[in-house]
Amino acid sequence: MVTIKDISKKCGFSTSTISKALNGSSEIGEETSSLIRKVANDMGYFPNAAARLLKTNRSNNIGVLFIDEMQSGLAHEYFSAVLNSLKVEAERLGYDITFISHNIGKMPMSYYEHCKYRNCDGVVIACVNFNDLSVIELIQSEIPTVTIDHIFNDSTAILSNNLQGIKDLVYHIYEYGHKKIAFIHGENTSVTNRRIAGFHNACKELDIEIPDYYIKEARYHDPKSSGLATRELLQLSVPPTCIMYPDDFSFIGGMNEIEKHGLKIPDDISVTGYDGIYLSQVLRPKLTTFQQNTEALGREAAINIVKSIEDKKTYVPKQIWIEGKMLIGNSIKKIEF
Amino acid sequence: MVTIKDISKKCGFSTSTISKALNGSSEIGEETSSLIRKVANDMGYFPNAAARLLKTNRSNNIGVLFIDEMQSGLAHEYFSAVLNSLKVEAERLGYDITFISHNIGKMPMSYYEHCKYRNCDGVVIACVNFNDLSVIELIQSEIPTVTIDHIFNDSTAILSNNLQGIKDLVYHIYEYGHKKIAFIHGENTSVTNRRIAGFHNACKELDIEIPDYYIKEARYHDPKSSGLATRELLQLSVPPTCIMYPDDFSFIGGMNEIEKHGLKIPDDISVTGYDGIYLSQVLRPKLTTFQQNTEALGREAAINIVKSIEDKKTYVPKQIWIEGKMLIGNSIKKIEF
DNA sequence: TTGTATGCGTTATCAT
DNA sequence: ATGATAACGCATACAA
Repeated sequence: MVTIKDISKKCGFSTSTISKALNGSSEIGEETSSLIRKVANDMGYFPNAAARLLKTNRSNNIGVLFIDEMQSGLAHEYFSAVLNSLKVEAERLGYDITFISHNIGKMPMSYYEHCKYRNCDGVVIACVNFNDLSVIELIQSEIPTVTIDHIFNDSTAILSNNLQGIKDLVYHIYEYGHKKIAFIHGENTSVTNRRIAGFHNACKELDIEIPDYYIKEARYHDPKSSGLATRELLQLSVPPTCIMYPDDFSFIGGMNEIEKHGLKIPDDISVTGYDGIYLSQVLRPKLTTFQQNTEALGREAAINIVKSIEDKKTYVPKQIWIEGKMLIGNSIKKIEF
Repeated sequence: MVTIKDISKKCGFSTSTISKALNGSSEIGEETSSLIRKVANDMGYFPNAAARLLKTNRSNNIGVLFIDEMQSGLAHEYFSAVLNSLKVEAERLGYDITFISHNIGKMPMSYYEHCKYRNCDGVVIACVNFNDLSVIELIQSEIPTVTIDHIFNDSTAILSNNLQGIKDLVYHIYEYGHKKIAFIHGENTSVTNRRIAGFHNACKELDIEIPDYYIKEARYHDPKSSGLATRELLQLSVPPTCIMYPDDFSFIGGMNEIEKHGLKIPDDISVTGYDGIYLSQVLRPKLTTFQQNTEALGREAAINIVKSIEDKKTYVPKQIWIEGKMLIGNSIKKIEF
């Protein structure tokens, strides 16, 4: 391994001069500076992140909390897309990414301890149980945090505009002539709550009455439970003309159930998804859905965690809402009024 | 931050005694040792990975090369499942995971340089263009490497048994009475080559003749190209009775095309996928496919990279084949001989 | 069994 | 503009 010392020997300047030159200090003359840079380059020098960290207390490393309970994490296209965007942007800003977890080896650690152990400059928290005490400890610590899709006091939150997304969908469905709209939503999370609120808001604004039994709970990313809810809806004496699913993937369960009833989408029943994942756009009929802007979510998370690290004194936590967009497919039938 | 020095002050022993006690050295007496551990615990001490690394030259950090060209990486359920398993096992073994890439900040780095910069003890290479010179440089370096689904000299490879997988599928299809079997395969990679070999091997063993025009090339994870290939196959004067797809996801394209022709699966035409992802098991009819053991792939990758790190002297690179298993669905029709 | 001293590679402070 | 020196937190060779 070639160190700053080796360069020092090679070109006669002291290690401190080398260090300064390599870090672009204005103290060093232009000629020496460029000479040193040239030599360093020729020798294949690369700074040792650990040594630098020891002095500067900056690791240029961002921790990512991404807990894969019930495989809905990395396997979930929405989250993996966000993660990917986060990674790309963080790298562009000069930061690496390390996964944070409990239990490294035999040592049980809290998330906070793991972050300290790895000297993470900041942490992005996504796809976890936000009620976990260990998560709360981390958020309340001195380490800068950014959360995705969940609001905490004193922590910046990047939020997909779920309220607007559902409203857009309902308005769109309404424009196609539907008033008997059923809504299958996911399990109880703040995201779900916002979506439910969005649904009711839109219905109220449009002045359409939705009976309680048109609202069903299922689980995200779980076609089975959405299939079950679909069956119940189809068996009603006055079934809905359009069913909204918790997400594109769980719609698959509804699709199977609808087919089993001998019905056809969208002729006999209309449907919508949520997320706008790749799958939704290759199914036929193409799914009408609301696409979350995963690229922006990841990017903003990266930008803001870096900002809060580098401007620690002046940075003020905030909420950043990321808008999505409608993807119009062929899963909704136009009904005459 | 509480350091070894603070503990030293607190309980009167020197820093070296503290260090030894905390690392479980047998030099230190049991009473002092347990006292020190207790104090350390009370004070909330955690070792500083960077400082330790500087002394020991061991980071307990594994680099992961996981390049998301054309979004078939993290968004691809197969790879993300492997990555997740890798992460879980690595953590169990006491290692963290850091993504490796080109270009951290403004600094352009080769993969190798990035690894050195972060002091990675070893690197797992998956889902990359294995012909990339920068990848080859990394493999040939002194850093231990493990590759997934690709064989390099002097590097351990974890390999999903693609040859056997395709053979199992063909045998299964044959048992259901099919002899006119079409095979849509992915783009030219070593994985694809093995699968094609497996296909031809099985056909030869079963003594069935497959015309060249039953073999089509498409792209992995791309329903469109598989849909196109499907169309061509269906337009043949003697179309196949069964179509094998490159992977479960790209089958969606075939499914649409088949439907468009007014055909029904499996009554009019049989199909198989590959991978055994979640999606394949929630579609109706359930897809008959070959499931790769992503859990084992990731786990073995972790186990072996750690072994090659910790037994650097004695470890011998090897190839480890991971078997998968048939998932029997309802996408193949039984044909009378 | 415990303590002292040194150095890992880097940066920061203070001289020169 | 450049250099000497100390310090970051830890582990280890060696001394006691």
